[in-house]
Formats: sequence, structure tokens, C-alpha cells
Amino acid sequence: MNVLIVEDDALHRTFLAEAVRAALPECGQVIEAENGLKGEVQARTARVEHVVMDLQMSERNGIEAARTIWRERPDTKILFWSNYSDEAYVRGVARIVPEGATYGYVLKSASEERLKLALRSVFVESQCVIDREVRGIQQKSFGNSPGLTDAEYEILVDVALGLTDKAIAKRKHLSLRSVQNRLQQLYEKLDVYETPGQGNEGLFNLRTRAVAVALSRKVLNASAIERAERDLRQSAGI
Amino acid sequence: MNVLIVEDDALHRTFLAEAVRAALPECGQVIEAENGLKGEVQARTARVEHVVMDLQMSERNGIEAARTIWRERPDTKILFWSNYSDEAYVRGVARIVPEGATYGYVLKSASEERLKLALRSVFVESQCVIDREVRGIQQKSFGNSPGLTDAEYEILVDVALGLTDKAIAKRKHLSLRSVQNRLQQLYEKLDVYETPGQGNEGLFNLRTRAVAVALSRKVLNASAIERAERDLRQSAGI
DNA sequence: GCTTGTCATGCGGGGACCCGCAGATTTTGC
DNA sequence: GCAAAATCTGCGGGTCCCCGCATGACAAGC
Repeated sequence: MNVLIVEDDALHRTFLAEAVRAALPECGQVIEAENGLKGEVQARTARVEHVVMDLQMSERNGIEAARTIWRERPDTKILFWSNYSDEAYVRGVARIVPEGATYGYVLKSASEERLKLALRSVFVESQCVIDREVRGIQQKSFGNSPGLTDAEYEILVDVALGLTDKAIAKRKHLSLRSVQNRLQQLYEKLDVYETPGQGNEGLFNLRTRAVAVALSRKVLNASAIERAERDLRQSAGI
Repeated sequence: MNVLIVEDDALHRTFLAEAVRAALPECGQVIEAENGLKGEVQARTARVEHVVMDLQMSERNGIEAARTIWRERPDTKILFWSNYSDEAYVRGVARIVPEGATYGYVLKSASEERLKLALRSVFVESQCVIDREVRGIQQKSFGNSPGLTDAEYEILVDVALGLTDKAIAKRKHLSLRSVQNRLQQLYEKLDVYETPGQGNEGLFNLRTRAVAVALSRKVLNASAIERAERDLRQSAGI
């Protein structure tokens, strides 16, 4: 059993390597890659089935790397190990995990014990392990509390990209008016209408304000926008 | 000579503590804080004059913490130690360093040697040390290449907050038309007008598009927006 | 069956935004 | 000190966005 570690921080990388060797004494080689691109190559050439993956790397982030790895071998077991539990990351991961694949999501702030346990659970027992805190985000995200619908989320991403209502309508095969309706739902859920009172009526441009609020609530983050941007170029530019 | 380390990642914290002790054998206590807020308190109570500060922390980020520390003791020497050299961070630091204060900016990807050297230079020799890569950003930022003027940058921030043209005009004591002029300069510098050709005319909403481009070019980042948001609330809400 | 709820769509108006033109004011360079 | 360049400001029009009102389709529940 070989394990691939994809992580751009040198300190974290060696820490992970030690943790892997300690938690899985029966494992063979421990391979390291320092960014998503190299990680993809290593996974392909070394035919690895077990990956520990950081999100948030330059060159190619963890979500994109995981997507291509899973596309080539959907039975690969991936343990995501991230600094943050941003809704954008959680959503991004959930969006790419293939049917029936086993994966895990552990925060870097978790104890070493929890990390080792997750390593064994995911890689040996083929069990999905989601950190408690991430779990909370996930439920909020897919449940009905102040989280967004998938439809609303997609509109939000398109707006954040800077697309026009009309352009979104074309992309999503909707009428102009439907797009605007979804936008209004979005505005309400994001509390864009807050007016501290004294005549601050025309204070906000709702459209850009929505993006700002989404960013500071971590519903969106820069890497999610970059991913969407690439998708856009690909589908539009061909 | 006591040294305060403000850093939220446990691994990096212990690594830093060791590096400090190795580079400055003559130093006294090495105090650690795990976020910006605790860092401020420690700096105040322990009367520290030498700080190693991470940017990008939850609770209160490094720039805000540094600002309050410097406000209380402008002669504090601060070495910033960050993962990224985003233009937004560089600008944020440059914006708060007091007249004549000594500070440094080293990337986490730098070698241990470089870190130790910077520690001695800043804390003992009172010399400013800016990482080569960061230096590049700084020049681009203040020079005249595709970097933004301060005026343009401020407009950009206000737009990213979701403010109306009118609201920005009031805040900045300008006429509506001047704000729109600056916006146009901004649009040109950010290459918002790119149209791949085939009839993509009304594709982008320039205003939100500008924010998207600025984010993916790292001219802006989420924490800069959050800071601006707090400033806004403070100046408007009173 | 009828009601109720959710969603997509159309219409129309008021307002915000983008931008060319042109004059006034300030800054810069020599 | 003067000319050139940059910046601020007003006007006007074309476009896009926000949103209330109204219609029809489809599903769930009494």
C-alpha cells in the first residue's frame, strides 16, 4: 500500500509523512508532491490508490487535482487535509466526489490522534470520515437553514464571475426573468438589504454587495471563483 | 530581549520558536500567541518589542494586530512571515507601518537560513528586510506598470464592498462623475473589456467583473475586503 | 377537486450604471 | 511663468439592473 502526499508546505509535508508511517506501519512507499500538478502526475505514474491532499495550493489546488485523479481512477481513496472549513471548499469537494468513492476531510487544527484515526479509517477500513466542524458546514449547506440552494449557489458563482443577467440566462438555459428571480432569493438569503437606518437608501449595489457578503461569510472564496473562471473559458472559448 | 510569536498553525509556531532561539541565542523569553487578538494582549502585557507575525489568521489577522501593536508602541520591530506575497497583503502592510519603524517580510517558502538571517537583521541590526519576491510586488504596486494607483485601489475596495457610485462619491468627497471616471481607469487597467470575439458584447457586468479579476490577480483578497468592511461600519455607523 | 406552494416566464417602470463630449481646475515639466 | 498633462465636473443618452404585478405549469396535501 503506497501513499501519496500532496501538500505545498514543507513542514506540513514532513509532519504528514511521519504521521502516515506511524498510523499505517504496514504501508509501503510514502511519496510526496509539492503541488496539485505534480500530485496528478505522481498519482498516475506511481499508480497510487491512497492520497492525502491539501486544498489551497498554488499551481493547481487540491480540488482540481482530486478531480482529475478520481476521473482516472474513481476507486482512489483521498483524505483531504485543510486549514479551513469554508463552505466553498466543502461544497467544492462534495461536488467532485464520484459515486461510492471513499474520502475524508480533516482540519489541520485537529489533533494528531484524530488525523491518524482518519488515516486508518479511510485507507484501511474504507470509511468516510468528515470532521465534526466540516460536518456542520455540510448540513447547513445542504439543509434548509440560512444555507443556499444549489441553484442559488450557481447563480452566485456566475454573478461573482462578473457575468450579465442575460449571459447567465443563456448559460443556464433560463429566461432573463428567472435569473433575476433567483437573484432576488439570493439577496434575501444573504441579507443584502441591511440599512443601518439614517437615509442610507441607495447605499449598496446589490449585485456586488452580494459577492462581498458571500466572500466574508466564506460561502465563496477566491479559488472557487478561479475554478469557475476556468470552466467559463473552456465552455465559452472552446 | 523577549520575542513574541503570533501564528495560528501549531507546527509553524514551534518551528518558529526553535528558529528564534537558534538565531538569537542571546534572547530571553519566547512567547507564543495563536491568533491576532491574543497577540495584541501579549504584546501589551509582556511589553515585547520584537514580534514575528503571521498574516492570515482567524479571529484577527496579522495586519490588524500589527496596526494596534504599532499604535501603542511605534518602535516595535515586527517580522511578517507569510505564505503568500499577494499584492493585497503587501499593500496592507505598507499602509500601516509607522514612520521610521523597522520591519521585515519573509515568505514561508524561504529557507531556514534566510529566516534566521532576517531575524537577526530586523531584531538586532534594526534593518528592514523584504523578501526578494515581495519586493517585486511592491515595485509593481507603486510603480507605473500594470499596478494600480492608490486612488484606483481605493475605488476598487469601495466597489468590492458593494457600494454605490453615489455612496462612494459621498465617502470620498468627490462628484459622482469623478468616481465614474476613476472606475473607467480601473476597468482599463484590469483589462475588463476582453471580448473573445463572437458577439460576446453584453457578456460582463463591468463592476462585478472588475472585482473578480482583481481577486484572481491577487490585487484584492478576502481579508482586505473584511478590513474595509470594518472601517466602513465604523465610519458610517458611529 | 380545490387549495396551497414553488418555480419559470412576461411586462413595465424607475433607478443605477457606462461612457462620449466639453469646459474648468489643478498638477506637472521645462 | 507658460504650456502640457492630468484630474474634476456637468450634461445627455443608451443600457442594464431591481422589483412589483400578473400568468401559467406542476406537485403536495386537506
